[in-house]
Amino acid sequence: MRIGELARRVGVSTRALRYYEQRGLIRSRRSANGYREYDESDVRIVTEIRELMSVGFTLEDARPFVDCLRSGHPSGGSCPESVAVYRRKLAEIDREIRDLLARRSEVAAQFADACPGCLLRRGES
Amino acid sequence: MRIGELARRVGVSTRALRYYEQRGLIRSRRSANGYREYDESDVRIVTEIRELMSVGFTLEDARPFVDCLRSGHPSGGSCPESVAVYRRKLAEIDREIRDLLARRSEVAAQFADACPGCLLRRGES
DNA sequence: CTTGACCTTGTCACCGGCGTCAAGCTTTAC
DNA sequence: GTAAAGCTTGACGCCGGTGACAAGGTCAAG
Ligand SMILES: [Zn+2]
Ligand SMILES: [Zn+2]
Ligand SMILES: [Zn+2]
Ligand SMILES: [Zn+2]
Repeated sequence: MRIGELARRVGVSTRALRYYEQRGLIRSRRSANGYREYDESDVRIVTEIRELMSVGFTLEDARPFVDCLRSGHPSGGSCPESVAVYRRKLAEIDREIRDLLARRSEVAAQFADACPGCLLRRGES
Repeated sequence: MRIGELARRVGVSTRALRYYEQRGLIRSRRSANGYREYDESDVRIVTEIRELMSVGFTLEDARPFVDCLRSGHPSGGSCPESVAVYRRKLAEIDREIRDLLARRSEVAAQFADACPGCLLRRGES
């Protein structure tokens, strides 16, 4: 199939697909007229990329998952490199949550300090 | 004082100070040779900006705090506009925390799905 | 033949908060 | 005198993932 069909089937822009190719995440054959040509396995790969990105993975994070799928494994997350990314990502998210909680209490403290009573009495200026 | 001294006293780069001025957050008089000239109230203002940024506020978020200080109030967070920013920011942080928690569980679920057992047995591939 | 859908490469723009040159002036210290 | 700081404006780069052009080539339907 060509780029437009792949884009429609996965629900992604053609611009995104060309970008993924430029970054080396997907590949394409070229037909005689220069058009990119894809097959079913590419649908699977791009779907995997989008799933990962939808939960906050970057394109680089997705690379080992793509490699895993290409090497014939049924799941992109079963190779050790993918597992390492999962673990790193979970740790990253945990750290971000901790940071946000800390920032939240700092903001609340500054707020209480600058305007005592405002946190409780919502209507006051 | 000149820009270098202000920068040293607050612990910020001269580049940052010029940027704040460009964005309209701080002002400066110019001496005969064209150098920027600041006074003590600017130390307070820039300190306030940095405190806010250190807990995740953007420069725009800091603007009402600066205005509040300039209007003579002892605390930058006591004017209604600042209070509104505090409330908006707390809500924003809360939303981000909720999003992260949701993403965390999605990632954990994908992980468990792709490689059952990996979450528990840390040494396994 | 023409229109229109689809494809190609290439480039600029975005967002925030600066870092980091560049090229030149002023002032200070020795 | 001269070298080292310190000051000025201006402009590019970064980071990620595209959106939105521009200026064309290709192909099927009417
Ligand atoms: Zn694998
Ligand atoms: Zn109040
Ligand atoms: Zn005020
Ligand atoms: Zn495993």
